Amino acid sequence: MNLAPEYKERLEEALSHTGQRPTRQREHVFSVILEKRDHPTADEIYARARSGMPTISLATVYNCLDTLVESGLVRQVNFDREPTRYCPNLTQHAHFYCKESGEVVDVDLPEKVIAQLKAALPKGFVPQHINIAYHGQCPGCKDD
Amino acid sequence: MNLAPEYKERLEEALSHTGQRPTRQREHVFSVILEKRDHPTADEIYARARSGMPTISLATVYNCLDTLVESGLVRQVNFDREPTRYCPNLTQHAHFYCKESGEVVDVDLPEKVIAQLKAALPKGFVPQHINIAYHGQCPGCKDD
DNA sequence: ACAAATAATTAGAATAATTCTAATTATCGC
DNA sequence: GCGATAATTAGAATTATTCTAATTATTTGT
Repeated sequence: MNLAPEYKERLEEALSHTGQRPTRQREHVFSVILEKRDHPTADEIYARARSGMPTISLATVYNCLDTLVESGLVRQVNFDREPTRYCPNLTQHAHFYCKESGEVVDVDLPEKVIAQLKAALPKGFVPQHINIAYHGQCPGCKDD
Repeated sequence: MNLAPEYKERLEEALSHTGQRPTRQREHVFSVILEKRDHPTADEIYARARSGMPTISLATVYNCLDTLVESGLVRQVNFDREPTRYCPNLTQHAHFYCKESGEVVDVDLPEKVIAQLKAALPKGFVPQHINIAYHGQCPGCKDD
């Protein structure tokens, strides 16, 4: 699995900001996340990463994921008491989690809604990020 | 610690719906959560519960919490990679999590915003619950 | 290009939150 | 009060994640 030059450049750019090195492992983990945008867990990313790089360790996958999150290339997504998932979609968006199939779907939010969410905060609270997670049934599971 | 009759009734009512029994432990854990509405973790609830009921076990605290959540008397609140917290505020509301002080504050949301969040979903998605978590700085930490 | 300095990776141990297990105890319906 | 069923308990087990110390890779200055 190879990282498209466009993303490779973005990765190197982002890492250089914090004095971090672009390594084969970081590139590879980034490419795995970009390849199939299905919100995998660290374990799933580890499994996929190993097919292209059999010697990569789980600790490194965690390290790379932390680095990618810190440098703003990847977002963490959490659902109640479940392992953390990772998402390369950087636009402000929400997630729908289907309790039956376990599927996770990106939900785009109108700017207006985000503005109103920020406006709902009492004075003095400064939000850096808003996490929005819908829990329910997706179209495929609705009629069971 | 004693549960106000009003809440005791609500608990018994809610449990009876699913054929579950009102026990001393369930009452006690519920009262602990109602007493100080600061979004405690299971461990914190365990510590507080033991002061009034020294023999209660951590497993029971977890069991009671699960029961209370299932019967709709308490909500689970989760922040990235942090232990689950519990909240007796049943109105649809959001949470603000301060990264510096660790404080968690309830944020009331206008009906309109919630309606718009539901409207933002693609066709066929049925939400049972929407989890909204702000991450940032609270007024006390803003100027550090 | 080479050596020294620094950062990243690795395997495996450690930790923290939560869940499970099997035995005991409490509660409910009669 | 008695039997049936559900809940509690202590401790072991599990799961996701983080830590540790040794090895390896990358960068920087020459």
